[in-house]
Amino acid sequence: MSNYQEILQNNNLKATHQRIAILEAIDHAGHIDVDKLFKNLRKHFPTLALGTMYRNLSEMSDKHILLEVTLPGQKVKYELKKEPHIHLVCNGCGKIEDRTLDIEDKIKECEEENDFTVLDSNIVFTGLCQKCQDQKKV
Amino acid sequence: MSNYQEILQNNNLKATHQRIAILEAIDHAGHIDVDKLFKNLRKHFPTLALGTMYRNLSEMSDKHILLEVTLPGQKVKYELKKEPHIHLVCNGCGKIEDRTLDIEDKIKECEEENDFTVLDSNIVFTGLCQKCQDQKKV
DNA sequence: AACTTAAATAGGAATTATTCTTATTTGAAA
DNA sequence: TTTCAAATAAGAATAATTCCTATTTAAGTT
Repeated sequence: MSNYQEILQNNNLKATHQRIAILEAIDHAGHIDVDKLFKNLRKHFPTLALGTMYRNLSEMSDKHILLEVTLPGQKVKYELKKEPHIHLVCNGCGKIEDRTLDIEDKIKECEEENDFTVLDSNIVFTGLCQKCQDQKKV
Repeated sequence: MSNYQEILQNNNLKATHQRIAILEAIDHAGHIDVDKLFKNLRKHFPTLALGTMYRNLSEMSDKHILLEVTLPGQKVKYELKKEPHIHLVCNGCGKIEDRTLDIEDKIKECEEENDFTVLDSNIVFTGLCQKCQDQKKV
């Protein structure tokens, strides 16, 4: 039983070929938007309907199998929900990378100062990755 | 000379009635999406075209007069660019609040660990505001 | 205060994105 | 294998966004 099949069934979703293919493609891409995902999948799955994509992306996001990554001025991207992490987005090459950063202390601080219970966090740092820093120096 | 007029002219944009009205409405609302903004503005500005809205929101975001606030599963919202701040989003009432949180140390940590130059940060904490915490207790 | 003109707008068409509908297919439980 | 609720494909319908162009306007100049 594939990992994806298990994930789906644990969430009361039938493990259809379409869903598994979507999860595989997202996992492989890391972060990918609806269009690119659809084009990729269509190559090996010519009957896949766009409606099926939208429906499943939405359902699987609702069930927290997927995570929507929203960045200003960009299309929504999807990633597999894994360990909590932040996103580093390079202004140069556009790459999105997952990184861990311990922010428990900041969350606590924020909760105390604002009388707010933090249940989830979403952190994006934009800037320049190593490669793009180096290119600027040349 | 109104503040908005000045902001626009500093960015080489003509201070049109439309733009000033858009800025006023966003400032008043705090965070607002295209639809709500358009409906609000139309009341007092019946000829305003939707295309004008989109064009200006996009231009003013490009010029960093506005900031796009993107949250998963929600329409893009716009806010006036002011001091850096994080967003607290309540799962109960949906309200978005601006708060300051010093994360310089975390940014430095992240830069060193990942050889990444951070130029901007975007932090959203979702959870429960005071009101909605209290309601859950009752 | 009128003149000039590049920039901006209104209005609507065109395009793109997303959701909805329904007949057919399929995963998986019995 | 049979059964059937759930899911899909295909395409229509709707919603969101961009594009086009004739007209208007902000603001600099006389």
